[in-house]
Amino acid sequence: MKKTRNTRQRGVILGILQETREHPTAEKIYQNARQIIPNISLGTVYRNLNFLQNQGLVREIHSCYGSSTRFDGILAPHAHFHCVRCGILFDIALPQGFEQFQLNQMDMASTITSIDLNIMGECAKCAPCSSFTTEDQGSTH
Amino acid sequence: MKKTRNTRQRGVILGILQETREHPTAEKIYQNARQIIPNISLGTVYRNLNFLQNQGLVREIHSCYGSSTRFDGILAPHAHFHCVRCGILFDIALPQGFEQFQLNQMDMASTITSIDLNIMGECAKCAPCSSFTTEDQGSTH
DNA sequence: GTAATTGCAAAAGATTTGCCCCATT
DNA sequence: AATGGGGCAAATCTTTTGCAATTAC
Repeated sequence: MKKTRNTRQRGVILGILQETREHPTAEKIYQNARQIIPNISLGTVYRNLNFLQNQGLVREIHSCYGSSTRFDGILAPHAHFHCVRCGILFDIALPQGFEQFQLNQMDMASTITSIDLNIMGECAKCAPCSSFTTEDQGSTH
Repeated sequence: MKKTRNTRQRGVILGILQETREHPTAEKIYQNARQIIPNISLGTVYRNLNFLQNQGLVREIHSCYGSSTRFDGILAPHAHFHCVRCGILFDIALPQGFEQFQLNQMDMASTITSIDLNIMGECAKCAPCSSFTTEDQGSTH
């Protein structure tokens, strides 16, 4: 196997993901990284996100809300809540007895790489005003 | 609100999704639909998938494997297993006590629209040969 | 010095949209 | 007849990739 190098770009990208709980998109990570390495390129961000994912240091979060993949650098197991109105995405605890569930799936799979649990709904902030904005999810906060 | 029409295209697309458990992509649905309506367009498929999703008749499934969204026309609650090698995607039962978990989340959200539980791993077919294909997920079956 | 990694720009996919015509109601 | 929806093609958006230059080891 080929050896990897510790580039500044890679370190900065991983750092950004480990220090936030905002689950940024590649574009957002790029914007943050540019404040530290002004001429970093978006391609480098994507390449490193894929690399870090293969190393198991980072994981992808997919959602019906928004068309970009979001990333998570917090490795402790947890689930995600997605607000279908404002798009906010935050961490929630896994349900109790989840390890048991994982065990039960072992007859269908020999290896479980990861478990993604995503709850979609309206967050506490968006719920009260939801009856007024029927057409578009045009809420901002 | 504006009234909707029952077009042949819409019916065929919904029918395809309700009769399969293969969770096809938009492209795949398009191919299937063309066997019934030869000149249906891909744009129409996408437009109707969005429409049917808004109606709650269909839902999206996202995965780290593959770059296209896949769709599910089976409304009964269930989870999904994704094979990280061959990309196969199949239904699995939700863990016991999941309703309880849902209730526990109600303080973070006033409404839960949907729950997506995705298990990633190697399926029974792919597991034995996994040690031979290390670089690329080039398995087919 | 060597090869992994970067920046840049072009390419590749996936999905959406504008426009005009057709078909459902 | 009115207008929602379809077909087609162009546009948009996200992500990947080729290549020459750079940099970590």
